[in-house]
Amino acid sequence: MARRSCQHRDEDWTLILSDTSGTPTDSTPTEALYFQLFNEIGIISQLSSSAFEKALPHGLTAAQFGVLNHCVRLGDGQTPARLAAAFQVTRGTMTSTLSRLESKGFIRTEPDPKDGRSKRVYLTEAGKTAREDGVAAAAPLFRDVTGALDRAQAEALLQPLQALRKWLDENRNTDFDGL
Amino acid sequence: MARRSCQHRDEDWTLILSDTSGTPTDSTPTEALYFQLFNEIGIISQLSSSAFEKALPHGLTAAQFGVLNHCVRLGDGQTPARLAAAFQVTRGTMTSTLSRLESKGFIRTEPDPKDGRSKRVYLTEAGKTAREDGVAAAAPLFRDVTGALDRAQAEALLQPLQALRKWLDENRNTDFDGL
DNA sequence: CTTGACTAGTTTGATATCATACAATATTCG
DNA sequence: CGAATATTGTATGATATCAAACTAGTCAAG
Repeated sequence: MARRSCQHRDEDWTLILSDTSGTPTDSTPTEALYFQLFNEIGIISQLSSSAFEKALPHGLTAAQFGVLNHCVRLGDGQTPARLAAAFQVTRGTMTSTLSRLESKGFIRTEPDPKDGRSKRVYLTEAGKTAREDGVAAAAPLFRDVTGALDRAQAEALLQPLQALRKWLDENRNTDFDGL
Repeated sequence: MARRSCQHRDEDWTLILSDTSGTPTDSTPTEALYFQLFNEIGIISQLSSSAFEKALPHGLTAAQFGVLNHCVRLGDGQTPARLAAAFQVTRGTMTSTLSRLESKGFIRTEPDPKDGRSKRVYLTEAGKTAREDGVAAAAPLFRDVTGALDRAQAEALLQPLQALRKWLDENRNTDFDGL
């Protein structure tokens, strides 16, 4: 009973497996629990990134801002492959995001002098400014969230979520190369 | 991010705001904490739905499976608008997902006799079977996750995440809350 | 009844994302 | 050296998703 926004939320996952077999076993409620957990996570992801993108200036998407921010924080001159690995998206996805950032004049690329296959990605001045603007626009959102979850609760959540993320990351079908 | 999901992972959010102001205040680390929290959530959402879709048969996507599952659990004959609300996607998104399900022969639609604007969505036999197959294919994934997070940990995570989701859901149309 | 406002569903145009396939360059090894 | 293999970036075709514009049906006031 909610309204719009993003993906598939809906408490349904809760019971996805609850009605599969006539004979409830030990594993059935466990599966339902994890379905529900991943469903909540999916909903939160959708709602938060949706709100984030609405706040971002210059028509920046979360993916685009992420790249700008990464370049500011960890430095210019990385290759698309490295960026794709950092964000854990395919290289094709990164190609697309970088091309949009380049269209907007927020990055520029140069061929890698040491490797004929590679490029290097550099921020432009406009890109640095856009990133600053994005940070300023997003900050209030995160401050408000404190109303839903205080610092202590957020910190308590972080540890197990990181463990879960790490596990998922290591156990995925090594489709694209790590790093 | 989801993807499927979609998003940007990378521990960057951790420090997104850490280097914004020259004078660190109390709020700065708090913002960074929440950035990191939402980042982890985004990553998990992406990785889990990606793994889920890889396991699903019949070329079903998570969105498509969700609709089939919803119809099995909560009953046939709902309108697209109701489904869109249940999954919290736009009606346009639901139109798209339903049309694909209809192409695959998993649902059929009929005009609503009481309201000339509406349709009713019904599962076909093939749709019911596909949903069963999907449940069977997905179940092992969720059992495996136990290795990363045991039942007790998952349950402990669920409560605060539900609270966070609820807060985000309630505060999303207010103009400056978003997150 | 006619008008105005609201709802249902669709369409279009953008993005992100994935999988797959491909060309060009690098690397490894027999 | 030269062939097999690996990696880089790109292109293509699907899907999901949103926002916004649009058509059509419903409903409440006058």
